[in-house]
Amino acid sequence: MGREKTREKLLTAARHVFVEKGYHDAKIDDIAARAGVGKGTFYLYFKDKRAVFAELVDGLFDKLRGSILRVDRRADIAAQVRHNIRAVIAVLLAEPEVTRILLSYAEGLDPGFLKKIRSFYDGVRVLIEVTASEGQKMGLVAEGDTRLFALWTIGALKEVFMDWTLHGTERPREELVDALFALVQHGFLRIPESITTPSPARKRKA
Amino acid sequence: MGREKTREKLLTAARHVFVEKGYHDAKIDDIAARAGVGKGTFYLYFKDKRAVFAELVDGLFDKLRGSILRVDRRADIAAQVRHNIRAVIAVLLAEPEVTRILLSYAEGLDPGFLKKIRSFYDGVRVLIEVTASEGQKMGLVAEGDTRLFALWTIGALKEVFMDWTLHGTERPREELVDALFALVQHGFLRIPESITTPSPARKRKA
Amino acid sequence: MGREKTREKLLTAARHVFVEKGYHDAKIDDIAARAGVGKGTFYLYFKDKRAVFAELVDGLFDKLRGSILRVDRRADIAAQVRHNIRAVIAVLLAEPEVTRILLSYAEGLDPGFLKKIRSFYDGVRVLIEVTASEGQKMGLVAEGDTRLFALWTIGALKEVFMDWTLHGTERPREELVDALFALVQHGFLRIPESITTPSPARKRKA
Amino acid sequence: MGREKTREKLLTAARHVFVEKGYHDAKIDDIAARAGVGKGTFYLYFKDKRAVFAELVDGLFDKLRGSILRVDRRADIAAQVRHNIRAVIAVLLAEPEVTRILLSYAEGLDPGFLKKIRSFYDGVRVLIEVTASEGQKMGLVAEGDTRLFALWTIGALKEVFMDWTLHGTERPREELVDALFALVQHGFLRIPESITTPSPARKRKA
DNA sequence: CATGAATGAGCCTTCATTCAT
DNA sequence: AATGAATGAAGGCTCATTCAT
Repeated sequence: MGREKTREKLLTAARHVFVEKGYHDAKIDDIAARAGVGKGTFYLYFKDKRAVFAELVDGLFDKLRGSILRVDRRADIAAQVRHNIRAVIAVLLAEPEVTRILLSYAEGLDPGFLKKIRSFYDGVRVLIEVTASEGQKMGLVAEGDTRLFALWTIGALKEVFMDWTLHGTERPREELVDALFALVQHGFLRIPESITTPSPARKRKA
Repeated sequence: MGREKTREKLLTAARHVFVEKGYHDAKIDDIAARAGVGKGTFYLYFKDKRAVFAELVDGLFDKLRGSILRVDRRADIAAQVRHNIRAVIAVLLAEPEVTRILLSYAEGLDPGFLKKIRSFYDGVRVLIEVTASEGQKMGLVAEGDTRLFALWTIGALKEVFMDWTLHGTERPREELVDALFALVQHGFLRIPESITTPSPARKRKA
Repeated sequence: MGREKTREKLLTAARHVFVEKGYHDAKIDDIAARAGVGKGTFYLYFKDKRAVFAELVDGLFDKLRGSILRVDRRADIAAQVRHNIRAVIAVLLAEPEVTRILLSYAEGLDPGFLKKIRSFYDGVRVLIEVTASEGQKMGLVAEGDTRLFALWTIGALKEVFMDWTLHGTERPREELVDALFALVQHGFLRIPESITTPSPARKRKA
Repeated sequence: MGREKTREKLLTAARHVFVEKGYHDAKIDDIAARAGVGKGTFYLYFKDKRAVFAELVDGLFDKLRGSILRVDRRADIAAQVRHNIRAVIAVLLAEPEVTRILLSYAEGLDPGFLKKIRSFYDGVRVLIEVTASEGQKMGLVAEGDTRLFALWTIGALKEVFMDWTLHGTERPREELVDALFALVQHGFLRIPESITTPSPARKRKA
């Protein structure tokens, strides 16, 4: 049938099943059935349930990493931050199912796998921390614990994103970008008014 | 042996086992053994596995609800906000194991159970939203989407708390309170400097 | 139902099923069903299929070892040899099912388990070798390679025993003893006629 | 590729795989891979897994049958017996892997297949019995149960051969022939010293 | 009240065999 | 002829839950 095609079908099926039933309640049977192949076929492409899941998450990991651009201090900071937020959102929304799982992967669910997810978040956190530190030296980021800034951002991103996908998906995506940018801006960005791209959404104090 | 005492022992045992192994890997056997009772005894006190878990979470729910005081507009707002944060932290830290599970309970883990957790968070969110709305009318809270403010707060609280318990637990608890208060304050509180309890941590440029 | 009793029932059932279907075709279901218990019950008593089988074989091993008496050079040699043969036969016939499996356990069947069986036979062989060596010093055993003598004995014992249990089981057991004694006697024993217990069966040369 | 050649490659591959992993753990995949052909190709040449195995064993059967010469009473008996032993050994050593499996094929491994093996051994046994009976009439074989003589021979042959191939394969092959001839000679042959080919190994006290 | 032996539905995984290409 | 992707029956094992004592 085409090796790659079957693999793709299984991957897609797994994505849906994991979201619908959750990792633990997802049966290999469900995935195979949804992919329209026999149960045994699954094992031709993946070692086990963990493996498909890992592949799904890894894919998102990679895309996320790839989507984030290092902020260039000489150009419009706000625009770049907004761009990064927009890029991240785009990646996450492109694979909402995996994102849902990734964003809400539970403590104590699967100790072995949890480590990988934690290391991802650690990576993201450190990336934000470093960026914030640089920003502090340039006076673009408020003084304070950069780890905290990073945690705020990640936590809020998770929560807002989950809320967004759980309810009203009909709102324009840019609103989501605005919401997250607003947090960052209010929380710790100190961008000189002059070079800030005016936020089309809400403005502080006015 | 004392009906209540056995029940308590089972609850405590369950708490530990759930934390150590995670909900899915926790066996009734483990819980009963740790409680020092027979496996059958477990079922004399709890309908099933989900029931113990639910009870543990419910307990935390209730304590959390009970710990949050409605903000009184006539008194020191900042102090009250700080107090609420401190109270929430206190409850969460009193049962860090259950908290970890609760804060990170995953999508799709147990569809039925998830609903309960979501409704809890919805409750918290609405509570914050309402409070924020009132604050906006009094000029104490920045203009903007209060739902967003609530989501920020919840998300950041989760993330910071998880980070806190995962790493360096030796730092003074007040630091955690400060960190969260800082977010709220920077994020959307607009408390006149004059009546703000001075944050020992960082201050906005003002 | 009585812990020991169930265990015994399972052991007996396993013995029969293993003989009827062979190790590989014996299903846990078969064993449990034959024992009149649920499938899960099996796993309360045995780690896995290998474990029951091992227990069955170990039991026979031990009984065999226990049945063989060291030959006392001062007493009637032939009588003692006959006694040992008779004792071994008795043990083997007491558990014909396990014996059948043990005697014919195949090369290349289960590499891990094979080692244990081989070591058993090695033990038996060495035991015979040592005894034969002593016999040689006393002039009771023919000169020659004692390892060979041992191998003859074991090989012939296996073959004759298998034949015996496969066909005509109605013949008196003493005949089997005679047959094996005859081999040993013809093969390498050199017992002075004077102290030989006359074999009731066949005699050399006549 | 040459029909026969592929078949031969599969047969050889099967021989090796069966020996390395044992019949049950040998996968068709392994055999095909080792033969350097696709899995499907296997089924173009053999009906199923059992068929290859059967063919391997059958081949050995045939060669064995072909190697045994009817003893001619008028010529040197001992020489002929030795010749037969030597011929059998030669065949067995030519395919030691299959031999190991054949010699130790277990009860209950594969009921259908077992029958074939048993009938082979029965054939061999009867052949020996008949020959021995004739020998008895000529005074060349000791009185006694010829079936027993045959069983001894077969059993000892198996055991000695297995031991030989398992340990020290570096010894000269003639030693193995000697060892087995010694058993036959000691066990039941009554060849007048004058016409006995002198055994280079051990001699009965006579 | 307490116990723990018994249960069996359920799921993962393997692998001989088929068949479209 | 050759291939190897696809299949699905089959079986080992787990564990929440029940119930006789």
